[in-house]
Amino acid sequence: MDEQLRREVNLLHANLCQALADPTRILILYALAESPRHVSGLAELLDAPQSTVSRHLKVLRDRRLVTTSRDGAAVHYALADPRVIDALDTLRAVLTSALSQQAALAQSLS
Amino acid sequence: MDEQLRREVNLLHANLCQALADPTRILILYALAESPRHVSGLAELLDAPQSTVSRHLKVLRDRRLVTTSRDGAAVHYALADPRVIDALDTLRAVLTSALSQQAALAQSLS
DNA sequence: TCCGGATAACCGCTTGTGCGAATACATCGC
DNA sequence: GCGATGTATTCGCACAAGCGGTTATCCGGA
Repeated sequence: MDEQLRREVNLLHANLCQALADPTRILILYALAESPRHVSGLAELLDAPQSTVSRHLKVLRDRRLVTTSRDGAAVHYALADPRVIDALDTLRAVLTSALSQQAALAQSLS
Repeated sequence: MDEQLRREVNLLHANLCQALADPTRILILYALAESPRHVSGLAELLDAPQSTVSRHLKVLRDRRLVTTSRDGAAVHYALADPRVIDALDTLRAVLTSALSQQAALAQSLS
């Protein structure tokens, strides 16, 4: 198979898809898309310890999906690229189609 | 946090994002987007045993990302929803931006 | 019956996660 | 400048889940 595409997909996966491979991180991205927040705010929002949130943020940070800026003692997190949300919304649309299709199928069988 | 969004994201993750959490499956999706194929064709393309390919295909099939149809003794696999590729391409665009940004940063530091 | 494909069980391995504890970092009062 | 405090990151550990590969089995259509 095409080595070029292979490398590119590996890059894509390693850099982005893996970051989306955890529901908590997707929630963080949506939360940040709504409005930038501090770590403590996210922790409260997600009802998780700071250490857990911080580690998820590190994953997103390393892949440059979020940007950071100091705000006094706190750290401000914001979405780096809104297109990530676009992509997720596209996937949600796909999911909606698949589910309704599935529902129609189930109905036709009942 | 909003229980509604929480459930929806969990659904999104469980149904789609998890399917994209493996580079082999992404390659399969791109391969099918290019042209529908048989299992044996995919196995050859990916240079992997049939059982491995079949297992990946099961994941994609269960999540309705691919469709199947019999073609004589063989089974024809096709991409169920081209929007998945759209979403992946969007992510590739995000990745490209992030990488060029990173390169520019590295250059400014050297 | 033969072939393409699906499924299952098993193994070894890697990776990711959550959590708590410990550590850095910045600010404030003195 | 120096601790004290609130905030964030990192570390260590135990645990679960996923993947690859092999093997074997079952199923469907030619």
